[in-house]
Amino acid sequence: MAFEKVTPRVNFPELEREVLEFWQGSGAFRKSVESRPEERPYVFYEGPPTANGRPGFHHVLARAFKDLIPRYKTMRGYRVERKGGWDCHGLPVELEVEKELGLSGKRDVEEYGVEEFNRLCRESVFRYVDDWKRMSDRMGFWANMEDAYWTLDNTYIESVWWALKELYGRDLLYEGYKVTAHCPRDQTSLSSAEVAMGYEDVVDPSVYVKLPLEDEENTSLLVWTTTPWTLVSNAAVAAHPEVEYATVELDGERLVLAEELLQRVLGEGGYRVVERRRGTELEGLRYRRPFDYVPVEETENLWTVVLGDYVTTSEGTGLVHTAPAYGEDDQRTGRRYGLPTIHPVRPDGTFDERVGPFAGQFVKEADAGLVEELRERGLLFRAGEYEHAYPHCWRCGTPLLYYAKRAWYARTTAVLDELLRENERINWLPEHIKWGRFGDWLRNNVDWALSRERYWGTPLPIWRTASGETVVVGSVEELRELAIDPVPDDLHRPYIDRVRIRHPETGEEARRVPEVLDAWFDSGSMPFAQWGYPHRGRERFERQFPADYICEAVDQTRGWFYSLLAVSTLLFGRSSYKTCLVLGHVLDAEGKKMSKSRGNVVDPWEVFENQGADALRWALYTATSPGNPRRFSLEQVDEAVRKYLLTLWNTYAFFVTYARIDGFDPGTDSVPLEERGLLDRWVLSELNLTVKTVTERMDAYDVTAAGRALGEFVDELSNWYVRRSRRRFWKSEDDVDKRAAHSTLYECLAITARLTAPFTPFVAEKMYRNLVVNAEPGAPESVHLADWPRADEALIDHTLSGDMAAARKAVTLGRAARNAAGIKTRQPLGEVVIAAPEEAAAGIRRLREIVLDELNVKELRFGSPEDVVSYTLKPNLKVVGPKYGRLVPQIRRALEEAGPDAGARAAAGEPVTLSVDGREVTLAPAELLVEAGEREGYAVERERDFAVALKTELTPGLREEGLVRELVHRVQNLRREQGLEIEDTIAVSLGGSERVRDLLRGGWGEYFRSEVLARELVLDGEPPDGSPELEVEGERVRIFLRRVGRVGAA
RNA sequence: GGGCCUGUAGCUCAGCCCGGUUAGAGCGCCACUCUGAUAAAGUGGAGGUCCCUGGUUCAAGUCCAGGCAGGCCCA
Repeated sequence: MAFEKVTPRVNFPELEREVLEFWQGSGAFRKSVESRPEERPYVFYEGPPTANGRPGFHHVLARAFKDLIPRYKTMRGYRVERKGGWDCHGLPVELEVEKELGLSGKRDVEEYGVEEFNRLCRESVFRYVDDWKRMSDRMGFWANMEDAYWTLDNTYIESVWWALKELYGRDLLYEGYKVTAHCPRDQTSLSSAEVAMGYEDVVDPSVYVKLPLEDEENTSLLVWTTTPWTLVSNAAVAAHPEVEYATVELDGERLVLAEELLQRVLGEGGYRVVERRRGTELEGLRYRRPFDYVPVEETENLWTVVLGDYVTTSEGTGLVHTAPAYGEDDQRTGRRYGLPTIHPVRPDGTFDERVGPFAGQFVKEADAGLVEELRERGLLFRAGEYEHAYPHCWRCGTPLLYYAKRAWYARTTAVLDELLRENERINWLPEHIKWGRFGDWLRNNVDWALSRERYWGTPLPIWRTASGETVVVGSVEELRELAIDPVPDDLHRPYIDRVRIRHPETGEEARRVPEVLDAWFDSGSMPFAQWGYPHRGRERFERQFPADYICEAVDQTRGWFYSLLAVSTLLFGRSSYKTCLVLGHVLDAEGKKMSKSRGNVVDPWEVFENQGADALRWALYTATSPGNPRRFSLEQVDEAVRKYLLTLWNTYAFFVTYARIDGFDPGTDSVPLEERGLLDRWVLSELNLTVKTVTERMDAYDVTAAGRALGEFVDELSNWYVRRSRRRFWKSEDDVDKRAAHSTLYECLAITARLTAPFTPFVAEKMYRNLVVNAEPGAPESVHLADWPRADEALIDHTLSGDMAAARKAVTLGRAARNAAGIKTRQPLGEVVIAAPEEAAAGIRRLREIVLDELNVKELRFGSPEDVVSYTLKPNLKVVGPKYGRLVPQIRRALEEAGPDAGARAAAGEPVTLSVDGREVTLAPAELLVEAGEREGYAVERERDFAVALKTELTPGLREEGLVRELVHRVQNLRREQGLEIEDTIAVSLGGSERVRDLLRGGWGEYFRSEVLARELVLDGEPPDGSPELEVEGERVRIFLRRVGRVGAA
């Protein structure tokens, strides 16, 4: 057995491609799933993307987080199946195809032909599937894409049909009115996105209308509207429950309106307030409707004051004319109060025959006539003009009408309590989503409008007879039984529209309603529909429901997060997911949203090819918390490479280099723990603490903290453990100490490879296969088949970890002191004095060798702060001057001479007593200025109660040693310049400075030879011409060296 | 207009839940040091009205209220 050679000059993208090949060839993903017991499932649901667009950077972000947790859970021993999925239906798909065909609107589509149109829609959702697969593969996103679900499959549609039939059977599916933005020219509804595309400033009538109260003489509600034509359909007047309303007397009549709007509506003076009432007190007041063209069956609350939170006092009168057919708020209010939907407008925007003189007129053109009629009847208070932004059809420019249409609803409000209860049980990350954005949305829940008057979608399985009887079909089987016409192979429109059925009881012929289903209901049905449940896949559904984990970006709050929760609560009474990790959006380095139009998008492929997927993943996990909006820049990825991946890789390469030289075999050469050194035990303690922290954080889905903890360990391992242990690896004897170092570093790397596997799966795989698969018979072939490490509590030594922290603190301060004193580290010093709290001092004492070596100092002793710091005392002249007058100069002198004790006392805030001019003078702290300074002959650095002082005196002996060490350093540089390998031995010929040659002839020769691996050392001859001449600490030397052999070679 | 989030060094972020020493880290910049695993590492320096205003408190980056700016979702 031998470890494969590892180059420190690693090319991560290339490494990743190799690993990808290995995964492919070995079926690593499949094995990682199947090697875990079926009885221990951990369930992840893939929120299906639509593949009619190329995957972008934000998809990489989502997939990075989607992938991480399943990989981790797999290593924890769970079976994580990860069925992929694709969202195939919906308006965006249709609009894309419309655009390609140059069509505009439903009329165009129907002329073009629904059959061909839908064929193109179907085609388009497969268009970029390969791109998605390639991107997912390349970034190490593991999911079962071969067996993915497609929302357009018949089996999927059939499941959704079953769900709709269930709802219908439980009275949770009904037909009602829905207010939509309607284009009267195209005679079609527009989506909210389309509405947003067409706002224009227009001038509309601004009309204040009096609605006389039935039970209060000569008193009218004053309402305001910019759409007089909707007054024909008035059903109520809405007031805000908390707003204060005034009844005023003006020109002999009484008007009711919001008090704070009196001035704006009525102007200065001329009126008198006679009564004030809260909105709640107005509720139920009856008034006379403005127009009675349309006959209405009277209901309890019709033409009364109703309450609505949405009423504002920012404009109008604070009393809102309410016509449920023509406004969303109105419609909601109407439903709450059981108001009828008065709807005398035809799809082309003209009044129907009921509106007598205005029948056939376009409603907006009827405004003037209607206002005139109000004036004649004395109901008009004032009429003017109003300029505001109003939506127009983005295709034809016609002003849109908000307009009620028949629509199919899921009665989500019936399960509102359950929705709230289930929301409480979901582990939302970040937590504020639960009762913030998502909770608010739930609390304001309205029934879910499910139908869409479109073409490419799951067709509603609803059939209607001429007499209005409804049949909802729950499966293809059932449809076949009822069908009059043959059932098509493709369940989509237009084929399904041709199937007539017979009503199972009356035998009456029925036709399908024309609508298709909101695509959100498709995706919300994936927990069961992905298996074709309940017609098939029952077992799998039961095992894979609910999901333990889902993860999408925050824009899914009202999208998939809601549709998933709503569908499963309606059907099963419970949430279909337990933990939901919500990702923030990706912004560019300037904090602007990444978008194609801004041209600031990052191409993931460039990152994959330049820095690699591991680096990108690491940056995404550790740069900021997943829920935060993320300012992303390529520098973050560079940093991930430099700080994490290369540090880890170089540590790994270092280990393998020496393990190969020494033929270290972890199976046979492992050193028992008792025989390991302090440093070994320390790093093993840190390793196990890290295992604990990372495990804990991962269990809490705190990915960022987990990654950062791991990053810190890798830094400690490389920059403290390996740096401090380097000599142990390259020394020539193969003793227990060396093998202990090998064993320890091996263990750290083998475990780190597992810890980093979910984060950076590629480099983890590469390391693991070389370190573990090569060395441990029976080890699984992939790190992703390995078990997650368990922390070994016995190896955690809190005392030792604390000791090392103290020692490193002392080293930090000592180095700072050296820097401040301008004495380079290579120059040895005689003594370091450390003042530290008891516990830290004890730790440093135990690790004194490390401190001495790091600081390059001969002796270490401990002292109190006064030993290393001196305080200078001065009188505070402002206070002392007036008090002691001419004694001041003597006090000053006495303070200078007072000695360290007095300084220390004063520093501790105690008074100082002096003998001045034969009498005792006691100076209070306020009378003293205490200045801390360095003690003579020491370089001191302090932090709080921790101080380190280096004795700066250089004895001849120390100078000699400094000189020799400098010489060694220079020779090492020469070796490197001459391209020698680490293990090459050399011959050295040195001329010049007699002093240097004397030192090497004496006691320093041996040290010098072993440091630079000199087998021969010639000090008497002159080096050949052209040998470099150097100046070392003021001594001129000429040095010649040549390679003579290799360490270990005979 | 409403809801939610964010605002701390030139940049990316900790710290805020639970108030308490001199507000930290990484990157970048400057100086020095160290180095035969490293694309590194170390020390110091420059760099902070902790978005603003007010309040609570002995004490506020942290709690409360009101603003401002950015982001997202919705109207």
